Amino acid sequence: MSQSDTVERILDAAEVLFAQKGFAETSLRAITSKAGVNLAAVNYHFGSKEALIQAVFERYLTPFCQALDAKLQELEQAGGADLEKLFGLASRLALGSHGDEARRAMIFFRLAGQAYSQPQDHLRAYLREHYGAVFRRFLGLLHDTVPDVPPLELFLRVHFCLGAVIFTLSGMESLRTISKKDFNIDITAARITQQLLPFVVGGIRG
Amino acid sequence: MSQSDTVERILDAAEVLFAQKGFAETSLRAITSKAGVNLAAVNYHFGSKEALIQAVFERYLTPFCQALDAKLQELEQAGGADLEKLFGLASRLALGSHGDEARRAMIFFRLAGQAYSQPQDHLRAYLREHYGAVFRRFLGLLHDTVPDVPPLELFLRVHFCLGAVIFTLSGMESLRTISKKDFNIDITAARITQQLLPFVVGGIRG
DNA sequence: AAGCGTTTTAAACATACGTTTGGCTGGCAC
DNA sequence: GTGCCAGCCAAACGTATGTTTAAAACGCTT
Repeated sequence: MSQSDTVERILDAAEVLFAQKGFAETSLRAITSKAGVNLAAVNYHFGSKEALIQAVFERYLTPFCQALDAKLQELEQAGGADLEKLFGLASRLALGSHGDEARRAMIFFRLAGQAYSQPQDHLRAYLREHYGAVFRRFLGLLHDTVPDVPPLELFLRVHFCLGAVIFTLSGMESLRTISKKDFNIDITAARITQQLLPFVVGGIRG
Repeated sequence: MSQSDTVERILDAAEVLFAQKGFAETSLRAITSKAGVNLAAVNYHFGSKEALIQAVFERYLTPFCQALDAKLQELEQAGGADLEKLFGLASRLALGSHGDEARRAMIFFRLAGQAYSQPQDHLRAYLREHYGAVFRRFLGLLHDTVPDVPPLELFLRVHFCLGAVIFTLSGMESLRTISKKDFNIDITAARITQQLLPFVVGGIRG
């Protein structure tokens, strides 16, 4: 057929390595080696390393945003939802239901963290262009739940939450290490994310 | 003389460039060129690029942490403080009083964001070792203001706040761009950080 | 089985990087 | 003035990177 699973193998390897080491620190040789494909395959199938980075995000984000958008449209037609429902939905959709999904979600949040702190301008522009609509729909529904908060302020607060979530999930490993060292408590990743939801809800309310 | 200002010039240039482009993406050639010094000066004065990264953090963090620690000790002897005072103090100390300090603080928060999302393990270990004590002192005072919150939970919430702050301040530029584009409001950086404080306080309370 | 477009491969290419080298410079002690 | 040594400099070194090339292998149609 027209395409083997080479493309998927590359994306799988790149996703993990980018999350572990960052974009610049991950070489195409490391990716292709882990994927078990030839070095030239990346440039053949994707065109460039930059395009590969975008492809990694696209493969993860497109299904997620489609699912989220569908759910949000349902809520819109149902006449809205409350704060907990809204963030609970986003959280469930982002973190998944079973362990495998959660692990992949964590990988992706590490990626998101890198995308934000590193100056991947092309990526930021790409994300904004492709997934801005879903974000605005979410913001609209959110506004109905706290109508007393001005839109711009609400936008900022959502951004604050995003920061807390991305920062937390992308640094999960060291958080657990510190918890064990300083508090002698073997906390699970699930428990940490669980603590995140009320924090976020409270923060939005202000 | 025993030392010209070469060291400071390198640190100044490195600080800005690392914040703009990230550690891996910033070459020593770019740094020395911007600083107007010879390429070999970095390895001569600092030993390696890694050591330069640490030095950049140290120059900023050591005075800040000393000042913070002193203020915290004062508060301890005064019998504690409330939540707003505590975070207000940290905020004032971190963001400075006048515009120049605020600008430099923003640069540093971008650095902090990079340090967290990129796998600079040596840096994380270094920061933890050198500045962990101040952080624990802050956590102790904080605990007295919300004694009903268990220590580990409090630690997590502080970490959430840290995420919101770093994420926000390191992405300040794009935040202002979005604000102008989507809301047609020309928001200042000061106003954004101002919104941050109540969010943080509310989040800690839960 | 022959032909053809697609995919894979090994090898090379050009470039950029961090680091090291060996010599030059200038000011201070004697 | 002489010797000295920290600081500076241009140049080179070895290596790793993203990308390109040209040929080989493959799979499908005819």
